[in-house]
Amino acid sequence: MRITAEEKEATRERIEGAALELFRTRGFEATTTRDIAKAAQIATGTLFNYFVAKESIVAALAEEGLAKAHAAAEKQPAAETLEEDLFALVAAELRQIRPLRKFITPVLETALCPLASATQNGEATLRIRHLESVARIARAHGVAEISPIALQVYWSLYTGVLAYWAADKSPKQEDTLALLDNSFYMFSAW
Amino acid sequence: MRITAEEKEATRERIEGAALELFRTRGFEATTTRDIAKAAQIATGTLFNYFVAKESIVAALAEEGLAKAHAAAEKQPAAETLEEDLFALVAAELRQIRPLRKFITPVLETALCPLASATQNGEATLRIRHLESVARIARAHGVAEISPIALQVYWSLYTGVLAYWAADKSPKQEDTLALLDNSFYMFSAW
DNA sequence: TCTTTTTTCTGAGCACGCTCATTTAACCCC
DNA sequence: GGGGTTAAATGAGCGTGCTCAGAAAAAAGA
Repeated sequence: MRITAEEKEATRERIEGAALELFRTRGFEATTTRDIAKAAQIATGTLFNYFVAKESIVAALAEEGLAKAHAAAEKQPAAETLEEDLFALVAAELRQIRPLRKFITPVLETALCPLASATQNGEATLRIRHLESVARIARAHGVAEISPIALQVYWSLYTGVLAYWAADKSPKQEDTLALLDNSFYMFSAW
Repeated sequence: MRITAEEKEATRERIEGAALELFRTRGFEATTTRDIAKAAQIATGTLFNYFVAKESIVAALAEEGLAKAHAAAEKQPAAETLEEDLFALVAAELRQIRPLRKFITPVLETALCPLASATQNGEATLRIRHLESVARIARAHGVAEISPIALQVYWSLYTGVLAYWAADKSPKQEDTLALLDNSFYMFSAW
């Protein structure tokens, strides 16, 4: 049973689409992997040929959104200050992954928080990708390199913003933007 | 079947003791609730009369250690600067919960990170307790009140430190202390 | 002492995420 | 076309955290 790359990609997208729809309507916990598989017209086992775990589906959706935000940020000309560009980067990220807000917590827990320092199991892509964008922006502002410890402090602030955002109850999550603003202002002033 | 408060407390402690031992030797994931129940000489169902979830056992252990640290900090005379006292508080916390370091991640995920803002389900005790201690220390340094947003920024830094600590590979977690130092220095300078 | 009430304990059982032996089917070679 | 090889799909089944109807036992009432 040899299957073309296009067919595999199509299946993958069917899974992601079905999962997104179910997560949105029923929530992450209430959606079973059996539900997703049925909606994507595959067997339960097949689902795990495409994604190693239920959370990985959300992670994949997030990664796609974040990649868009990073690409957009790369094309943008540099602003006046470093923190302005960092703010714009994260704001763009949040805009892109907005549909996932309600059920992104499991991803935050596994992919972002615990990888405090190292690459762990190779699933640190979200962290690495983001920090690459940050480093690029910093270079554009004449900052050659950020010390590991400063990066770690940045990471605390960034994950704090994401965690807050995921639970933000203000109408258009404007509280998150205020937190983001304060966090990055403090960071750049340092 | 009415049971004295002492007996219930004894059972609770037997569970906590058994769980701590098993988590330490086998790890959190590899220890089943059946294992814990058996080691504590109760039925599986009874375990959940005492703790609503497996993670809650770790949370209870952590809460006890943190309470000790807070009590100790309260007795301590105020140091020169605010950040010194905050540093001392968190350092004392980490010392107290050190035995839990290897398997505390599930608690960080549920009890600390997601409760970005509000009380959620009443399980925000860890957050509230810590911030109470912080507020007390701040008052001792003449800071009457910390704005909600500053508190949230503080919380980002604090949880960042804990997450880093849980995965810190440096011999005596001295990297965590460096991160803590930098985080709080930046925060107070702000 | 014997019911009745109340509280706690119990473990079979459920639903879930995930696995893995088996089946299915595309491709290759003759 | 037919046999062989290999990649992918399948779904019964496993182990887990947790539940809940019923049993057990202590206290209260008579």
